[in-house]
Amino acid sequence: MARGKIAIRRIDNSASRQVTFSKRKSGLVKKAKELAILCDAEVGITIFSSTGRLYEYSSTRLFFFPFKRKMIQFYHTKILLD
Amino acid sequence: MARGKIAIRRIDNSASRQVTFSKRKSGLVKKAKELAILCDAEVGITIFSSTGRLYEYSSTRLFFFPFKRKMIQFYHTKILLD
DNA sequence: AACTATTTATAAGA
DNA sequence: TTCTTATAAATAGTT
Repeated sequence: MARGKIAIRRIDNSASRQVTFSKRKSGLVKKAKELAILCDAEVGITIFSSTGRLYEYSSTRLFFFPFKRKMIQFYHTKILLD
Repeated sequence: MARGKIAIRRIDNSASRQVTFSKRKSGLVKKAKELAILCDAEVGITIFSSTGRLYEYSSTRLFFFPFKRKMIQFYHTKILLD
């Protein structure tokens, strides 16, 4: 986007990848909030970082709550199967 | 964004709301794909439109599959409780 | 479905 | 990590 165009592929440098993750995660959630308000929709976002940490956003607080435990289980099961 | 700034609040006009929903949903999913690739993360998005239609995106095909039925049930249960 | 004038997001740098 | 800013990208209104 700025100060130069980047290719959309995995960022090799770990520190850069972490910074970009933080910035773009914020941007994604902001867009989700706007979509929910503007269009009267319910929007949920679930992110597993490359370190396995779970981040969630939901335009309603309850949206993912009932599924969170199972999602985490599923994520780890899939990792084991990879 | 363009041709004028908008306030982030519900778009009253139904046709405009639908057009904006379509455009911004595409934009959100594009951003999610980029985040997943750039940062080696897993990203899932779940959207219920104002008409109750479910849209999903996941950077892995399996991500939401096990939860989809329950999410839909939960959504409708919540509507009934509103 | 396109176009394009603007706003917004963000890559790199500090 | 937080701020800046030049530039790429998204998009509101229009056609």
